[in-house]
Amino acid sequence: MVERPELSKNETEVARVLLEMGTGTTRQVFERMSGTRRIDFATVQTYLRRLETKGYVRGSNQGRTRVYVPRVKLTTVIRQTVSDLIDRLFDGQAMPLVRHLIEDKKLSEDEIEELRRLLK
Amino acid sequence: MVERPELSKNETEVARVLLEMGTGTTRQVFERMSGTRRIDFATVQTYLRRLETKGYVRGSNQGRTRVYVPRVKLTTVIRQTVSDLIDRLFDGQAMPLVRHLIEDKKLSEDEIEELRRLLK
DNA sequence: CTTGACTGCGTACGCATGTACGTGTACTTT
DNA sequence: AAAGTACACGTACATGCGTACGCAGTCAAG
Repeated sequence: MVERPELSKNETEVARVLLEMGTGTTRQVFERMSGTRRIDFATVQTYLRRLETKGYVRGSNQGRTRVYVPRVKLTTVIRQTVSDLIDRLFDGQAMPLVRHLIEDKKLSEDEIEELRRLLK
Repeated sequence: MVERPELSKNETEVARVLLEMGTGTTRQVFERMSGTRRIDFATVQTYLRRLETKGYVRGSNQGRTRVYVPRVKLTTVIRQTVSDLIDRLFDGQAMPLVRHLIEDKKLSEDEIEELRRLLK
């Protein structure tokens, strides 16, 4: 498992978007993101390039269009990000975070129900 | 509720430590932190100064010692940090994170039990 | 008083990050 | 063919961040 530089918050977000798509062009990632946040096309380009430099994705040119494919699993990125947060905020214990989520970010009744089921 | 600049990861950690203590001198925060991580006293000083600049703590001089007291609640810091992560990684949905935590970071049997109780 | 330990505060400094412009080139529409 | 449109890629640049040095002052120990 190669050592990869950490991702910044924005980079993480771009990575997530791409990894969810499985594969995508700069524009596709941009489109997907600009639905939610305000962000410039060129900025997305830069993030994708940086993700490539950091070894998280691989870019290639299909014709004159740049296409990016993941080199890591989304789960991995999530696990790393979440672990980091848990270390800094909860002394490495996952449980306090779960508790926080349940108590603070109120889940819907349905979700609570789903959770109960999950726990069996 | 005043607008405060975001905290970096390290700043967040220092903030958490201080907020848990309720109040503390530079040295106290340093001691507490150097138990876990390797960090320089001067570096902690800088973080506390930055936390003050950003409005998260208030510093005053008791004699020649600088004492810091919180200006925000720990819960607030946690909520903000966690929200940010949820936005970037889970489209703002708390549930997927909870699921991740349960499936990936295996909680102990006791904790699962506690969770079940929590959900009633 | 002198020496050493500790600290506040200013300052530094290189790399990361957020954000984007400009140029050259290829594709599309007149 | 000419003009407009889109994109890759190089480049930029201010600010943030991690990390710490050094000076000047203070307190404790001798």
